[in-house]
Amino acid sequence: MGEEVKISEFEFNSAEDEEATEKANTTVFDNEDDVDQRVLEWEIGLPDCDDLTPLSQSLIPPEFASAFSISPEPCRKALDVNRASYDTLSSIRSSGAHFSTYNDNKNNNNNDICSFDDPMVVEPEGGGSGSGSGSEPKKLRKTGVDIAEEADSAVRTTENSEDPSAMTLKRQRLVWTPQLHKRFVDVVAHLGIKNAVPKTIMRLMNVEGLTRENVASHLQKYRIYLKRMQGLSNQGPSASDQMFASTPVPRSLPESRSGGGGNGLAGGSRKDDGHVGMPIPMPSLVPLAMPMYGHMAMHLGGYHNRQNGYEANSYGMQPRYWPCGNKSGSVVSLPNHMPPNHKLS
DNA sequence: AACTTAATAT
DNA sequence: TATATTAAGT
Repeated sequence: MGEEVKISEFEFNSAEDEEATEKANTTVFDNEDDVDQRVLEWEIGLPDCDDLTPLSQSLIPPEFASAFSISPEPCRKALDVNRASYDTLSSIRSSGAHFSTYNDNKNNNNNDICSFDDPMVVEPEGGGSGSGSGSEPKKLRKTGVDIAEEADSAVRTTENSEDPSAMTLKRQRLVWTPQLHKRFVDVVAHLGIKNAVPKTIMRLMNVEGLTRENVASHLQKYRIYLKRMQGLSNQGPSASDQMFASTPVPRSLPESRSGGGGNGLAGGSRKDDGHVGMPIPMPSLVPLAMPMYGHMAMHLGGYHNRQNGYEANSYGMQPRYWPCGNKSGSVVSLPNHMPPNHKLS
């Protein structure tokens, strides 16, 4: 159906060919409109109703069902799906079990585009901070607009006064899974460190529900890590930063970022999003062809990779980095289905 | 308004 | 401990 939409347009070329890489870098992220345009094209390429198995249709052929003594599935409707998601959520919560859907088919390095899934979120612990069902307290004095808009636009997309799953995931603590972190690093690398600012990173990561604050916080830590690594140029990363250590580190650091506030890059030049001043030369930075994420939204329920209509979603890989091992607070995979960024502002 | 950093809170 | 939030500066 959408096969006319050429994926190659979105792709970054292999770092072997630096010219091509540079060209790609300059062409792919000309400006925000360009990104939006590509998202639009991506959306056009989404399967339409004809491509999707209707909820009313059983996934298991009747012969199979009877051969394996599988009781016939009841007819599902959208509401059932939502409720199932909600139930899953609840049971995970009450059991306190960790639940993760990693999909890292052992090729951790080959940055294949299929290996993303599931930004996870942790329920805030303790009853303290205005949790419960109606938690909307502090917000007021904040810049409010940004955060609320970003987070909410993702949620509200499917929320129509019902959809319990959307209600359940208010503001929860984001878990930076290796996959999510990798996407982060990829984006930072491609932006070049100069341009890698929270908002831009957030947009290019294209992860629904991810806020600028999420990114800023992570970026802050990431920079500290990079700085440390630069200082100790020779030795490997310490055991404490497994997460960061698991990803290639861009060589160049922001020039003379010697403390103090931001460099002058802040407000003024937000147009030149993706323009990387220098081509990214190091294969280690972006080892292979790196399709950027414009055509693939990651959202809180897993992300859809639309080549072949195959949705990558495998379960069972352990979180090996940043094991988020604390018992307090369950890790959940958010169940609601959201259309990929409809509105990239 | 967005960014950075440090400090602090959860 | 990892992440969020706040504060104060650019």
